[in-house]
Amino acid sequence: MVVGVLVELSNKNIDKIFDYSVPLLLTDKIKLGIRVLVPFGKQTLEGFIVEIKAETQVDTKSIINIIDEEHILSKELLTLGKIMQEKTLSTLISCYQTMLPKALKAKKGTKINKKYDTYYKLGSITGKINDKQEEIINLFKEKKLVEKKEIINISSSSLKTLVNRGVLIPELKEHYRLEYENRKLEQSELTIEQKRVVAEINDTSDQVYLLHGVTGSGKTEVYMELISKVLKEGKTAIVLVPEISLTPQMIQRFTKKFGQNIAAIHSALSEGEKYDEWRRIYRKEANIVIGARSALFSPIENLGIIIIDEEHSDTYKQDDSNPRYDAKEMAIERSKLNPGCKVVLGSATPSLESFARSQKHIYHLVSLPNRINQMPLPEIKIIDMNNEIKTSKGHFSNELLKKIGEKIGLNEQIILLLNRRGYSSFVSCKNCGYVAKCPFCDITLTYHLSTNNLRCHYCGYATKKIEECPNCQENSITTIGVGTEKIEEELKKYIKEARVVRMDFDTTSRKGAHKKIITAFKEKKYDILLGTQIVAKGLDFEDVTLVGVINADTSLNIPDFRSSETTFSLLSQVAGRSGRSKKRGEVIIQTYNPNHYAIEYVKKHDYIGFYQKEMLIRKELKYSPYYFLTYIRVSGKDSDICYQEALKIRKSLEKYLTETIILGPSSNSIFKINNIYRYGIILKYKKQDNLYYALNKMIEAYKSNRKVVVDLNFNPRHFI
DNA sequence: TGAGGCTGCTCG
DNA sequence: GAGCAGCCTCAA
Repeated sequence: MVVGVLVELSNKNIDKIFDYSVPLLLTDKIKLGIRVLVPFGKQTLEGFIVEIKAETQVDTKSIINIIDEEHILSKELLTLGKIMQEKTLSTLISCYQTMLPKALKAKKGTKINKKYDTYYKLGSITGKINDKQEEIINLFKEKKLVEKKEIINISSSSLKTLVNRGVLIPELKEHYRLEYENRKLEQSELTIEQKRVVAEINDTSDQVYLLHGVTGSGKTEVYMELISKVLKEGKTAIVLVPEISLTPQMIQRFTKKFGQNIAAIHSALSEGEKYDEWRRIYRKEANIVIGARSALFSPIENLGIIIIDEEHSDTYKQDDSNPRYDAKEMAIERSKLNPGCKVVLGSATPSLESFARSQKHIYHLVSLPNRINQMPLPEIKIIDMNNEIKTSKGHFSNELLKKIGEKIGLNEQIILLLNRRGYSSFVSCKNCGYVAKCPFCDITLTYHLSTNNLRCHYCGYATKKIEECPNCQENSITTIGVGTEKIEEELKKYIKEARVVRMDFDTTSRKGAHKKIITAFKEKKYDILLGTQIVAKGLDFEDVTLVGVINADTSLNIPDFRSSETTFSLLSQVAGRSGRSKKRGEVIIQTYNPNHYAIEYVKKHDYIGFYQKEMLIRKELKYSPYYFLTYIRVSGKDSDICYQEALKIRKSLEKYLTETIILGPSSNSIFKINNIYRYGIILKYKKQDNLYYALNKMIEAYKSNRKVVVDLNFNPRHFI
């Protein structure tokens, strides 16, 4: 017997299958998808069995041992990994590794263990039994297994004696770190619109559906209804949500409906907790998985439906490391491996790509155009900050401040969004224009009030706040831009009675902090929830009747062809937090660009209008969805060598890719990070033969280059 | 002439 | 990733 093994080293040079013979003793235990220990050169490595065959052409060594008794990668996931490899041109082993929790990966996972509780069962009662021992034995009258914790007032030595005599037999039972509340299940009645949508999806047999539902239209109920049906057929479900909206609220709603059948996987869990959740799914103790991007690869079988909520979110694309896969694309691939499995993409503001596909009937479009309870969408008021410069207080227009005061008086709540993407407060010299940057990353340093220092958001570098300009030696350093801390300070100054809670990266990075803030706000311990993008998605508070956007413009100004789309989407989403229950909501958006089309369409709640306008621009500028984009990144320690190699790549690609527009090489938006320089080449094409052939050749040519690293990103969300 | 560094290549 | 062979360079 010979097995093909993929060793756990993500390196293009060894990304192939190595054949090993199997010692006779182990032949019974060999299965596809288990891990084994193998000799590799002078090293001993972990690897996955991906092939089992009778013979091979090469001289083999023998595998040392097996690591798993049962497969940790099912046949389905082995196939899916291969598809991911073909689509991303990353290493096959890296594809498999992204599918597994860290606990199951070589090296990184060695410290993460299962947790056990000790239980005892009754053996044979022999010899003398004293009073204390009698007491213990009595515990077994009602049940067969007694947990060690339940045996109190007994010294551990007498317990030991009983075990030694065979009266008690210890038994280890695994326990999961996470517990779900055991609550009464609740049923909710669907509205007529929701029923219509559910029926349309259930009664047709398309593969991919796009559910376009305005904020507050009850998409989650639709998801749950679709899942109910799938569960009744004995099948399972995966629900993907953007990390940010994986709020405790969402999990609560699912547990209310489905009890403890759900497993949740997200970044707030420790590696141990993720491992436990993974095993619960593996053991079929959960039939619904809710999680961020990577939850798509849960070891769940017999999938009936995959739901991708907030499908426009860029968190579904892994842009920063290999494999740079698209979870939406992979979801569709996974559904193909499960007969009858549907994919439902849901959003109030679908990505242009998805909506365009629905217009071409590649995806089946279903719509929820109205809010539940017949609540109208909130009224949106745009405030032109150009007219407010003289009269505004800090970053607040008088109108916004007045409204906030009114709402607090009515005991209603407010969400304030600080649109900070791409910017934050930084220090600059008024005299010469000097801006403090990270010496390692070429990124503007951000000023933090609480610690009075300047920090790099990429590498963590921190330095004391400077007063004197290092460039011109003038004492004219000032803080520019605005952070949540600054806004909080202003709020306290202008509305003294306001109880403000901040929600941003700094206040939510500690474990459980996110949940705490949301719960406290829900219990009305605060009037104002102030935060960055994190407050825009998925939150549902009854008493929020005012949403204020401090600065709509920052995301409009970032150098990205999707900046209008992300702005439209962000503003629509955050506006949707207002007036979701019984009271009509209001929204105030402050901006210096009141006539920008993205903002005008937000005001009108007009997604279709925005879509049509933006599509014209994309067509004109030859961007997605009209053209496919691929980003090639060349990085290394020597800026000059990187540029020269990038030029070479461009020249050699020009020969093959005759129908492709090639841009660059140009310096990456993050030109330098941790002393590594980056150049980028952008490919634009509608249809290109030999694309994969040419790019594969390029990857091959650079796979053992020690000077530069070449990375490939198909359909990137960000050029990084 | 030998040390040290860089590159290309292999590992089953 | 680790290790090794082959080749180059540099200084004595």
